[in-house]
Amino acid sequence: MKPGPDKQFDPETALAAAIEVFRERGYEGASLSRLTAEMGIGKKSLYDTFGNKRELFLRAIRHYGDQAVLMFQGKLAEEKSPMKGLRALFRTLERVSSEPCSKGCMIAANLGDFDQEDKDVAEVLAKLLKKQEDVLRKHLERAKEAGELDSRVQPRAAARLLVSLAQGTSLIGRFTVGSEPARSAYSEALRYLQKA
Amino acid sequence: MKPGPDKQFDPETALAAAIEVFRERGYEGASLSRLTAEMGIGKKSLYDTFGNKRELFLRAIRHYGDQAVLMFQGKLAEEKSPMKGLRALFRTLERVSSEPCSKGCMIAANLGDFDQEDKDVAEVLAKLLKKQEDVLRKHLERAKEAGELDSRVQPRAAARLLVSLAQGTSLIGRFTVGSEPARSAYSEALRYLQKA
DNA sequence: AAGATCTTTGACCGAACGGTCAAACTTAAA
DNA sequence: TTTAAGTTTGACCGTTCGGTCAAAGATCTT
Repeated sequence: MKPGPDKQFDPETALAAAIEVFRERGYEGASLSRLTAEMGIGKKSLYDTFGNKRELFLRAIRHYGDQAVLMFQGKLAEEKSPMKGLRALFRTLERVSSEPCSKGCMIAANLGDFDQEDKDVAEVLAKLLKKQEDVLRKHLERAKEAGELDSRVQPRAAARLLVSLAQGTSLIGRFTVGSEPARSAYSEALRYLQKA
Repeated sequence: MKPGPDKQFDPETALAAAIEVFRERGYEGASLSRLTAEMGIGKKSLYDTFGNKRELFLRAIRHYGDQAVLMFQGKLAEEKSPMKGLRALFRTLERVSSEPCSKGCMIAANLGDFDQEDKDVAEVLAKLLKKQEDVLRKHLERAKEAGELDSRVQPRAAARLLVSLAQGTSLIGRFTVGSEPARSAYSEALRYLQKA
C-alpha cells in the first residue's frame, strides 16, 4: 500500500533545530543553508516536509509558542501558593534571559523582523502573546483571591506588563554579561506584586 | 581651495531616513536598495558618506539612541514633580508603542538581529540601554527623595524593569491593534511606583 | 572659457539568497 | 526479483544581496 523508504530524519528533531536557528539569528538572519545544516537535512527534504522557509517558520514559532505557554502553566502550578508559582516562573524567565550567551526567547528574537502587513505571522504572534497574557492574568486573579497579591494590582494590566517585561529582558539579555540585570528586574516585579 | 559641487543631499536628513528604514524592517530586512530609495541617494553617495551598511547602521543607532536619551531627560524634567515627569515619559513611550501601524523603537526593532559576537554593535546597544537605565534610576532616586515614590521601590531594579518594559511594549505594539495594551501596562507601572 | 575637483549616475561584480528538479538511491509490496 | 512509491542528493534556476567603479555631470577657481 505504501512502499518506499521512511524518512531518514525525525521531523520533530529537525523542527527543534530550526527553532534554535530562528532564535539565534531571527527570521531574516536564518538562511536556508544554515537551517539545512543545523537541521541535518537537504533542501528538498526541507521543502517536502515543511513547504518553504516561511511555513517552516510558522510551524516553528507555533510549536515554540505552545511549548512556552505550557511551560508558563507548569511553572505557575509547580507550587501550591500562587506567589511561589510566580517566583518559579520568574526564575525560569530570568535564566532564559541571562544564560551565558543566551539567545533568549524565540518570539522576542523575531518580533523585529515582522509587522502587521505580514498577516499570517502577525496573527500567530499576536495570539501567542495573548495566550501568555491570559495565563498570567488568570494566575494573578487566583493569587488575588488567595490574598497573596497586593490588593492594588490590576491582574489584566499587570499581566500585560509582565508579558512585555519578559520580551524585553529576553532581548536585552543578549547584550548584558551577568545575570544581575534580569534578576533585579524580576525581583522588583515580584516584590511589587506581593502583598505588603 | 576646494572646487567641485556640494553634496546634493543633506547627510542628516538621509540619516534620519535610514533610521526609519532600520526601525521598520530591522538590520537584515533593510536592503541597500530600500535604504538608498528612502534616503533619496545613490549607492556611491551612501558609501562615500557613510562607509558601508554596517557603519551606516552604527551611525544611525548611535544618533537615534542619543536622541532617545535626550527625549527621556526632556520628558522627565518637563514637570517639577518627579512623578509627573515619569507620567509624561510613559505617555510618550505608550504613544511610540501603539500609534497605528507604529514600528516602535529602533533599538528594540534591531535587538533580535545581533548578539554578543558582533562586538561593535553589541557595545553600542549595551551602552545605550545602560544610559537609559541610568537616567531612569537617577530620576527614581530623586523621586524617592521628594517622597513621591513608594518607599519599597528599589531605584536601580525598577529602572531595569522599566527599560525592559519599554523595549517589550515597543515590539509587542507592532502586533496589537489599539493602544490599550501599552496604556494599561504603563498605567500599572506608574501606579506601582507611586506612593500608596 | 578652461581646467581642476568634487558628486552623481548606472552598469557591473561575485556571492548568497530562496526555491526547483531530474536523477540516483532506498525500501516494501507483489 | 522485479517494480512501484518514496526519499535524498546535488546541480541548477533566477533574483537580490552588499559593494565597486568608470564615466558623465556639476561647480568653483583662474
